Amino acid sequence: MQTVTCDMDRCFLCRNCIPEWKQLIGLQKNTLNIRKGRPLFREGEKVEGLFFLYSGTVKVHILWTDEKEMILRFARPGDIVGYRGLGGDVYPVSATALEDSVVCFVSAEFFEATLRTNPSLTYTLMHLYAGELQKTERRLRDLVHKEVKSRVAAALLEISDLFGLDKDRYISVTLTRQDIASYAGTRYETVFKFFAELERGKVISTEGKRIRINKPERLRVLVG
Amino acid sequence: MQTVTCDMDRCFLCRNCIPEWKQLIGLQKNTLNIRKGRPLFREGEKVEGLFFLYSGTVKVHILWTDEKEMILRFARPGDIVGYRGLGGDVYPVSATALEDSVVCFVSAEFFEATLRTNPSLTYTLMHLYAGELQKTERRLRDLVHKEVKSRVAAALLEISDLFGLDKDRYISVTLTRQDIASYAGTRYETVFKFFAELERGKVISTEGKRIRINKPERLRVLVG
DNA sequence: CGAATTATTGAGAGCAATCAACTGATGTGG
DNA sequence: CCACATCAGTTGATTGCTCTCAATAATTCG
Repeated sequence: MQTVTCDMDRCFLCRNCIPEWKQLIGLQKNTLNIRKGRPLFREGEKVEGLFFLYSGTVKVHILWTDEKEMILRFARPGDIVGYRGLGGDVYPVSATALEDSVVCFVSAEFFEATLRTNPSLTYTLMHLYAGELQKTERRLRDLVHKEVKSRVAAALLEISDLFGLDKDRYISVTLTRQDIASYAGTRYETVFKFFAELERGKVISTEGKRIRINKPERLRVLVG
Repeated sequence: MQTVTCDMDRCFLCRNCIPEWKQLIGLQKNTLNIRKGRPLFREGEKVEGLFFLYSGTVKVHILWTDEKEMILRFARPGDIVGYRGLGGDVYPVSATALEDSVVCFVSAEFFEATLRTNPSLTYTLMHLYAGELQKTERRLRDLVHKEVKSRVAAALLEISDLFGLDKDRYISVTLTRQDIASYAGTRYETVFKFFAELERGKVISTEGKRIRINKPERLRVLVG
């Protein structure tokens, strides 16, 4: 099974990229600009295809009612969004741009056809699903056993791992407290109060790391 | 991509079975008898391979501490257990027999080799992961938004869908209240009290179905 | 038959959601 | 330029759900 490393800084399919595949994506030229706050697709809509994120940030979320949602994951440049829809007729989740984003759209038919002729891609995608499944199962456990503060703290650390820190050690992404709450499985006010505690200097230790908040919307993570 | 329907009542890989694959499994002849309560593998152990369940019931669970666990899913005859370990070095979850079970063990190396020569199998397995991911994401959402009673009720209905009902309309599996609690993400006592409510005739409506409990350990589900 | 384990039930504590009030910022019309 | 309205952000008080703990009852097992 061929697996070729490539020279891209970040490439699709978890850095296990396949040259032909990248080329095919390139040929598509279905580049779309998605405005901040706009959906890529919504839960229940007919599956059209997948989106390869070139720039921006996207949240994948699942609805409960209006006003109530759960964020399942965040996607950053190099990630694929919409693959959960494969094999089904409607998307089981929604995806919304958190910042102005550029994506490459690939139709489901084209993607399926590529899978058929490229077993290596199928294999890579299988591992992508397997990895997501493991992460989701761990979150399931944490949701049951950890209390809210720990979950918010863990969410912040996960987010800092995902997006990285800028030169001032701030998390390189702008999220609302509501987004963080939806990701940690809690309420806006609870996140707010926890942040206030952190600002007051009450340092919480989580997995050997310490978190401190500096400004609203900009989070600094200090590794202690 | 070949997908052949087969004459087995229930076959592996979600009924999308592949004849050569079944034959290979058959050639393995690594049939093992697992006693009730015994583990097939434990979280953190080195990945040896997968288990194809011929008979019995198995729970896949993830540990928090001793005494505290979360049941991720139940496996019945025809299901595969241990595939979460693929691609990693240690199992991210544990699997334990809930009844005396018969399994066919397939080593990871053998399985990986089969994947390489059988793209159709890889494709099927990919969909298996995708389906599990969707289910797990829904559970994640329910855990956040539904309250305990609803979760227990939903768990019972899921279990009845999975194992089916016998001629007396009892769920065709024996689970302890602790197992149901671990699956619904709650405590033994909470499940106990909810069951007591149901027995007292307080009928709870969930998704158009009604649940009534008759005897400890034996659950009757009445579709209303 | 007695001990040990498991089931049952009630009372209480604690945590987080909910609700509502307050604050300050921004905008709008006079 | 000010008075007022509006809205998001902030905070405290309250409620209610679920876990926890403990005490008693029942059952199993040697």
